[in-house]
This record gives sequence, structure tokens and C-alpha cells, in this order.
Amino acid sequence: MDKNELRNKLISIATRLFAERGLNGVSIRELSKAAGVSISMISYYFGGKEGLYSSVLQEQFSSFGHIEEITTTDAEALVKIESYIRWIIVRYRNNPYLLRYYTSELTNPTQFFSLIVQPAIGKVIQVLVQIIEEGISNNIFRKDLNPVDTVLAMAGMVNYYILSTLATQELINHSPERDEELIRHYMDIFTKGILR
Amino acid sequence: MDKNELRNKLISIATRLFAERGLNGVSIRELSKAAGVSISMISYYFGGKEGLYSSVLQEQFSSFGHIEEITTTDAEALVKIESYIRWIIVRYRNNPYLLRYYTSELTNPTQFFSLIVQPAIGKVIQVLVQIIEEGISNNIFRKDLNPVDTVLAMAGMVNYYILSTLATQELINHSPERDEELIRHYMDIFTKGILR
DNA sequence: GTCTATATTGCGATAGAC
DNA sequence: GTCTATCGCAATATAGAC
Repeated sequence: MDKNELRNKLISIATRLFAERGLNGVSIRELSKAAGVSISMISYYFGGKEGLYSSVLQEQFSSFGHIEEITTTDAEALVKIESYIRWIIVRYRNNPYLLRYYTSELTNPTQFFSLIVQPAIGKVIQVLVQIIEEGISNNIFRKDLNPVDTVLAMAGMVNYYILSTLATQELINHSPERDEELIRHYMDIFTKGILR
Repeated sequence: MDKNELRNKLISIATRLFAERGLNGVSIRELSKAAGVSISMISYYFGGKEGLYSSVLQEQFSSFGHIEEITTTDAEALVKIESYIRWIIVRYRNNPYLLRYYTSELTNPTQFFSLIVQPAIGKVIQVLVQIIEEGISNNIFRKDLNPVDTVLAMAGMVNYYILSTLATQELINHSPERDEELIRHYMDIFTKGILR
């Protein structure tokens, strides 16, 4: 196993274990055994357990830096909102542990929150707020909307749908095959409301 | 300190510490010292650290059993939805640690999830689904709504607003004084959408 | 019912061999 | 660069005094 392979192996194992049992729920002994390397490698490469955790966090939130992907087109605001919903769902589908780090850091921040997590989430929200403001300027959306509240309402629908999976899987099908239907449904509710 | 006082003191201290640092982030040493009692009292009263955690969980989610409070009136569906939003916000305002246990158990369930947390959340969702179905039957809501998805969209708006506090407090005022405005705003978006 | 004292296990970190 | 062996400390749980 070469240098980079070893580093990546440790990060990959740590991502799963920290997500499943939290920073304090995993020992570096178990971590190194699961990765098939010596315990001292964690100090050597990451400066200790917390350093490894911070590397995991950094990787988890790195994709948030590319949120602009949804807005490079000069599409109208509604299309951009749908792009965001699609984008965040893909993120969660491709990374089963992201939501865990997301909620864990928001409700129980570590020392790395302000350096890694807050900027990542902040950037996404900032981009979304601009989309809503643009839609208001262009007379597509209502003028009495508070942009930040509106963004949180929209992001909340999607994030909570994923978050609630464990509690609602007896009630609805949470498989990715239903994602397109869900996106249409949530776009519909968000834009037109539930009234007949 | 009498028997009950000691038990309550331990639960109250544990609620804060477990919320702040997780089940594995707190030792019973620290817990008993903070409560001003001997370490052996935790085993004596709760059968160990996990037993204490389970008692904390039970207390945190006990109020979910009284969700019917919002629906005893024969009010129409829209009024009941507003009652729910008010009810869940009050829960979070009165208990600063509830959301932490909520998200922690959903993304990282302990052995107590299925016995304590899932039934509590399940009951709330079930009550809300009935409200939406009632509104559809009464021709107040659109007929093409999926009731469960719709409930998750609505609950998601509120829950995520609270969840995002740490990441958005520079952007909006999260103080309880603004709650009434938020409730009106979210009722408005949920019922009528954001389109002009 | 509550305490102190202790048994036992496991932790994170690192020195030093290779 | 990677390992083994070990240090010093803190963890949970409990036995036994009061």
C-alpha cells in the first residue's frame, strides 16, 4: 500500500465509522485495524484522531464549494431552484454519510464547524438567496417573500425528506427511483402551494 | 438530596451533556461529579450509562405523545396545520436539546431508536397525514397531493429552520420574537406557494 | 441509599527498531 | 514510511464499608 493509498483508505474507513458512532465512539485502534494499517499511521499522517476527523469533514463538505454548477446557465429562477433540489439529492444519494455530518455539526458543533462546515453551508444558502432575490426582481415570485426564510423553507423540504428516512420508510418508498416524482411534487408545492 | 431529587438531577445534567457531546463523549465520572453525587449512583438508579441515556431519550420524546392537543378542536385542516407549526416550535423553544436527540437518533440510531424515538415521531407524522387527507377529502387541498410527502414538506420547513440556526444566524434573526412572523410566512408559502 | 476504593479494561500518543 | 511495544491516563462497573 503506497502513501496515498494508505491515506485514502484511512479516510474512507473513518468516514463510515465516525458517521456511525461519532468522533468519540470510535477508537484509533479500531480504525487502524479496520484499515489494515498500524495505529501509529494516524498520528503520522493526520496528527491524531481529531486531525483525521477534520480531513473527513473537509472531504464531506468539499462538494458544497461547487454549488455554482446549478447556476452557470442563464436559466430563470425556477429552473435554478429545481437544479438545486436535484443537486442536493444527488449529493445525499452518492454519499450516505453526508447528512449525518451535516446535522451532527449543526446541532453539536466540533471545533471544526466554523472553519469547514459553516462556510460550506453558508455558501450554498447565499447562492440560493440570490436566486430567490432574482426571481422577485423579475416579477416571477411574490414581492412579500423574505428571501432567507424562503430558501430555508425550500431547502428544508428536501433535507427533511432525506433526514426522515428511518422514521418514514414504512409509510413511503424512499428509493432513488422515486426521486424524480418527489422533485416534481416538491417544486409544485413550493411554487403553487397546497390549496385547491 | 432525596431519592427523586437525585434521579431528576442526574437526568437533567445528562440531558445537557449527552446533547452537547454525544453518548460516547461523556463519562459517568464527569456526569456524577457535575450532579454532585457518587459515580455508583448511575449504576444504582439506571443500571449504567446506557440506561441513563434511555431515560433521557424517554423524557425528551414524551411530549410527542400529546400531539393530539393540536387536533382536539373540530377546526378545519388549515387551522390544525398552523397549530402543529406552533406546537413544534414551542417544543423546540422550551427544550434546547430536543432537536439534537431528534437528528442524532435519525442519522445515527442507538439501540433505543425503535422503542422510543420511532414510535414518537411516527405518531406525529400519522396525525399530520390524517389532517392532510381530511383537507383533501373536504376539497380544501388539491387532490393530486401525496399526503406523506406533503407532511414531510411542511414539517421540513419548520424543522430545518430550527436546525439551520447555527449556520444562518448572521443572515436572519432566529429569536423567538420573530416566530409569529415566521409562522405566518411559512403558512403562506405552504398554502399558496411562492409564485406571483 | 450513598459513599470510597479498586479491579479491569481500553484509550491516545509516541519511542525506537527496522 | 511503517511497524511493535509500551507509557500514562481515564473509562465503566462493582465490592464492601457505613
